[in-house]
Amino acid sequence: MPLEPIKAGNDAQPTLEIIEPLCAVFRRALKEEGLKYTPERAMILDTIIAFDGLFEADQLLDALKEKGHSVSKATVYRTLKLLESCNIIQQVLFDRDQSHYQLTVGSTGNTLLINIDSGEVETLAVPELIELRDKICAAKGLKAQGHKLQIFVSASDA
Amino acid sequence: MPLEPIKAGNDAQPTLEIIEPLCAVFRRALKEEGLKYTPERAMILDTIIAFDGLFEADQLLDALKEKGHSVSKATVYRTLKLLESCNIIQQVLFDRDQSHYQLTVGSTGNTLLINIDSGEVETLAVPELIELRDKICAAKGLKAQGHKLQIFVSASDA
DNA sequence: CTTGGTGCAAACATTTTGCAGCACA
DNA sequence: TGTGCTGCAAAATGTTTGCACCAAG
Repeated sequence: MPLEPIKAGNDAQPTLEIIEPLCAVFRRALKEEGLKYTPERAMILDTIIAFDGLFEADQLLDALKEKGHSVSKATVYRTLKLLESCNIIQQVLFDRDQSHYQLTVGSTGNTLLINIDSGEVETLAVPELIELRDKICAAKGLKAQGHKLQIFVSASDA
Repeated sequence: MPLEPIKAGNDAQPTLEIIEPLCAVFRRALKEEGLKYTPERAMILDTIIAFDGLFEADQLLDALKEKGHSVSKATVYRTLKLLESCNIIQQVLFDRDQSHYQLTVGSTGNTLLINIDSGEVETLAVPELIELRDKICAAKGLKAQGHKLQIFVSASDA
């Protein structure tokens, strides 16, 4: 059930100013499907926005617990799927054991620099990659709908 | 326990001619670690080579079963880890439910075209991507150790 | 012979689902 | 006030592990 997609701006840093619009997008998407905007869903989205980057379901659960609004695992997973289906977040896989997610809008891009020493992950936007991607697809008579690039890095002197 | 890495040629298609060298690489890597080259391990590697591309643990199990040499799930998973640790195969993640793997040597590249309609996956090599990747890393004072690109595509007329 | 390997089944971790009661629209 | 939502606990899925027996070197 793909809900209402939203245009993905990819230069803006996630800031408080996007909380309101994103909430609104979510409410609208829910309403259009006859679904309800519950406090749990609102809290989950707020918490995700506050992450300002990549997160795991587990971290989200912990963060909610710390805030005093503990939400059940089931609801968190259900809401993640919902947010994904309306393109507010997207799943990112680079680790078999855990699904990672990031905000679609306000995320800095779909290229990940994964430091294989420290485990740190940085997201960034690479406009050239979109050109390259589209060129590859065009050459095959296909149309690119999205992409994910993961670069595994280590300190330069390693 | 990273075993003996092998140089990754990436233009060659996997063909029968690489079976012998790869087996040899595997045997040598095992011997260096004091591990044994068992019939199960040999069959698993042969079956992987015959796949000529991407595969899942499940497919591998089925293929082995069909061949009449049924190998246990446990052994398959253990061998996959072993093959990964000596760089004969590498894990590819683009689906939460299942780990995919591909041959390192003889695989056509680490760019995946994933058809979101049919589920078909094609691997290819994109040399420009390596330049781009290295440029990005250099700009940040990091060193790229590897990368994975997934492009989600659909038919051009969609 | 000695050490590591295999198969089985049980254990695991993450995610999903069924259900009874609760709450938004 | 009715449908959808929540939490719980149980199920499901893919992968890992413990163990007793087996086999490569």
